[in-house]
Amino acid sequence: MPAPRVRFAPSPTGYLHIGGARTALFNWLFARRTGGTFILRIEDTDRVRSTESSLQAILDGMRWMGLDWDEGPAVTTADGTVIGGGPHAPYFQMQRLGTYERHADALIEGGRAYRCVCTKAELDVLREQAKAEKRGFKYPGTCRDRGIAKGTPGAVVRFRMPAEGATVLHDLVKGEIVTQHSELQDEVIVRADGVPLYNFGAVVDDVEMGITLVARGDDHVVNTPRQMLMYQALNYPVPVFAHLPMILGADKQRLSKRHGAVSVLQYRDDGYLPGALLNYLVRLGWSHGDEEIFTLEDLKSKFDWEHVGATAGVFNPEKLLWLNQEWIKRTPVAELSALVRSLRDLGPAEQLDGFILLMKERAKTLLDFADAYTRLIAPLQVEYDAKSVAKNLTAESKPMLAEARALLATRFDDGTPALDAAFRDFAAQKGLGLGKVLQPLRVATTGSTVSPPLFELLALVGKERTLARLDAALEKIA
RNA sequence: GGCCCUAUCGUCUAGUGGCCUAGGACGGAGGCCUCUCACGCCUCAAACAUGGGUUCGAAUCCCGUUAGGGUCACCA
Repeated sequence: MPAPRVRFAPSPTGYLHIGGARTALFNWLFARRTGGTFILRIEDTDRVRSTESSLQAILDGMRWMGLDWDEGPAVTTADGTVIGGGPHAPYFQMQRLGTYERHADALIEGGRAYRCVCTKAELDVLREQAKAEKRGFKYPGTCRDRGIAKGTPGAVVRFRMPAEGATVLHDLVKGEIVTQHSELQDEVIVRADGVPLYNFGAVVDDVEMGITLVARGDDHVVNTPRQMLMYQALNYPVPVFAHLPMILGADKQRLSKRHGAVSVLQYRDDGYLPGALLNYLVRLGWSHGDEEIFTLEDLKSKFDWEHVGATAGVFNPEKLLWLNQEWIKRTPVAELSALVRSLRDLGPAEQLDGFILLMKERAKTLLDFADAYTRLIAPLQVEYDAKSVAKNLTAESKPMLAEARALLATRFDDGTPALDAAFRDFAAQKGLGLGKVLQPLRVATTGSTVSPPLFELLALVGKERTLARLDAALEKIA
């Protein structure tokens, strides 16, 4: 059995969204699992909606997620290596028009397709009529046997669908789906200007590129029998199909912009780790017993089609956020630090690594690190939260804080454990619980009642700043 | 509307005829730990859409109903 060849074939008409990313992921996983080839093909035949910026967004999104392609558009990565290219270049459909023409001509030659000069306007009238009479519309076959010659102005190419029989699809996730040929109609496969339509372009390229398995969204199931007929007409073995269920919003409607972030790159900008997003996406519709956390490396050996579910899944941002936190906990500080710096300009931020270590179990996104650093470490003077101040920086606590300042001033450089011990003694002497001492101190030095462990945090802030903040707080109480 | 797909806790799912008084995870509630927060740990609430079959036995197989979704282009 030849090595599998699979493809992800987006059209550059928008950003790479969550659904597309999952389709790409499952294809990539299958290729990596089986030692097959993962091909990226750009289906840019919708010239009105295709844009260069969409293409860039798709390429960037793929690379951010770490889904590298073995064949496809050539891209030079940051370290100078080139990914993509390949024996079937170009991987852009608009650059492959000659190929579609050749196959269309062969189909016409063999009687499997024909040229047609019916105009869209004429057909639309019939379509309207049918609709008014509540009938289904099918192309009446006006040009079917007219033998219209190549080069006839305005002639499109239609595929001749068989009138009888049925096509059976054995889908890897949906099971057996039977389609009666009577449901099909002679559809246009090539426009008058030589640009192919989706069903034909995809099939021709799959044939040319030797695709063995097609995994795509299940909104394509109805296209599949028609495409199967075309593979057969082209004398190519029909690939195996796997139709992945849709991803829905909380309202069970297909995921779209109004459900919030659906662009993969938006998640990058919002401080998500690519591994976490991928982890979430793979678990949405696939399972491996009770396991929840998967790396791409795990998946290379664990992914299978058997456990891909057949039901549409609701996108759950909360679970993604939880996974992101889990991934952050598992990512080395140095890596997190570099990512945070790539997201936000924090200046020299000498204490960033130490701060990330402190915050690692507290951050849900990378932006949490940046925001907290900007609030807790960077400024000379902190912003005071009114409620926290009202409760903790009282005239009553002022004398205690003044003493605490003195203690801090003398013992600061002894290190965190010593400081901690000193304050425990201090609290005990005063007959106070540790919290009664540390909460006012926390508010005085950080501005709020919530922070990472205080002495470890203040060690990063530094003695001078800590005391300055404390002095400012003391003054505030006056 | 025609054709097609789907149906287990709010959500993602385990389950492939007996292991199911249905398991895990997110989220929720309560508790423990604790200088606050977070982490961690413990406990709780929460589901087989519905009606018929088949079978000694059904969440699992079949049919109907209902509900969701997909698709009916010279878009992809």
